[in-house]
Amino acid sequence: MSPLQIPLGSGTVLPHAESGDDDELLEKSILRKGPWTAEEDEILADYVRNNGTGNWNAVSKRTGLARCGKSCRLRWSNHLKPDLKKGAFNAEEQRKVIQLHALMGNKWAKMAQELPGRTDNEIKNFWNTRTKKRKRAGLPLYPDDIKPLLNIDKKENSADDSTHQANVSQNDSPTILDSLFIDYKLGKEEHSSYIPSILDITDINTSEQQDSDYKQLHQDSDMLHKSFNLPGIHSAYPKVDWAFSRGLFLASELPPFPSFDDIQRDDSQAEHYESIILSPSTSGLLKSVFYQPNILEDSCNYPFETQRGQNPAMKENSNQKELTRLDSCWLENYDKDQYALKDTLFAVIEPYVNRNTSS
DNA sequence: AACCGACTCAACCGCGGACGA
DNA sequence: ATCGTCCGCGGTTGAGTCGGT
Repeated sequence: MSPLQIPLGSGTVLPHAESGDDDELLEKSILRKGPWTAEEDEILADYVRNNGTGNWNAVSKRTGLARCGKSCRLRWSNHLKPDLKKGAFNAEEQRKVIQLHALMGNKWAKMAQELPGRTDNEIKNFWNTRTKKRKRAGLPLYPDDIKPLLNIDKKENSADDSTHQANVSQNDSPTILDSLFIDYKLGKEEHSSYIPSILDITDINTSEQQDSDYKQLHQDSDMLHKSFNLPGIHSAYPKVDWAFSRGLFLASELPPFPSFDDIQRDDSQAEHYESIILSPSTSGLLKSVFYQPNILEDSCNYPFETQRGQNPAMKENSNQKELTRLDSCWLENYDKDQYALKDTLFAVIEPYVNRNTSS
């Protein structure tokens, strides 16, 4: 333990340890640590009311509050900021956290953006507590209907594997779906929302390249969020996110995608698929995928027939009612749809890709 | 009442990115 | 290009509380 590391207690004071830019300040500044008092809260709140947030290191200089900038920022953002919710997470919030964790891993700050009034710290504490409990009880981290989006097929949803979700995105080799999206080439003339950076991504051989591609995709998806006014939740997964945006766009232009009755699939999943498979966004996405000649060369030779022997891609929008129903269904299953999208694409694309590559 | 372990949650720490000099 | 500072993030700690014995 260094001479500066004094065991902490309520109101412990320590020499200024962070800025080091002001000797005078350092000489006379003795910074408190530990729990905040009501008086300190009032000083900080008053400061923010008058000066706004930011420049936290100035707080102690301007107010005489014996707290470092970091401590002030934390106290403000976790306790004093208006509109913060207090108390236990309700059922809806709990479920949201679980869903978000399945999507993002330990991205507490990002998760907090999706849960108004909740802080990253609260969410982190909730998740860690929950994880402990479920481990102890021998329960899986995620309920059956929530799958971690990344590594669906590779890692088990096991109770003793609490950390892998946060670390998988950088290390895993690309899946067929990843490759599909990375190689996804849109026709410039036909698609007004053509995105050059996606079009140009073809090399996924190095993780460094892939990281850089992801960064670019992320930027693209941010742009699309603005264009399509989609919720920020998608930002965690740029490819799916982008696909959704794209799908939503195309869904307004194209007839609904056919039912997947005749797609090879696990029967136990049938109900799950049935409820989401024809949602407009997925529909549009799949349509856009299937009609890309660069991916599937014989786009005219439509690969699937429906149970009724029709090709609904050729139907007019006569089933507008059904589309509307599916729209509401999709909204209800909004989050589930995101996980299902990847499953769906695997289910649809893989047999077809296999068929083409083996012939 | 006293003890003790489990639990919660506020707060701290170290690190890395952004930015300006 | 380098350095220093600020800020935000995720991981960790530990004081206080609760519940069981």
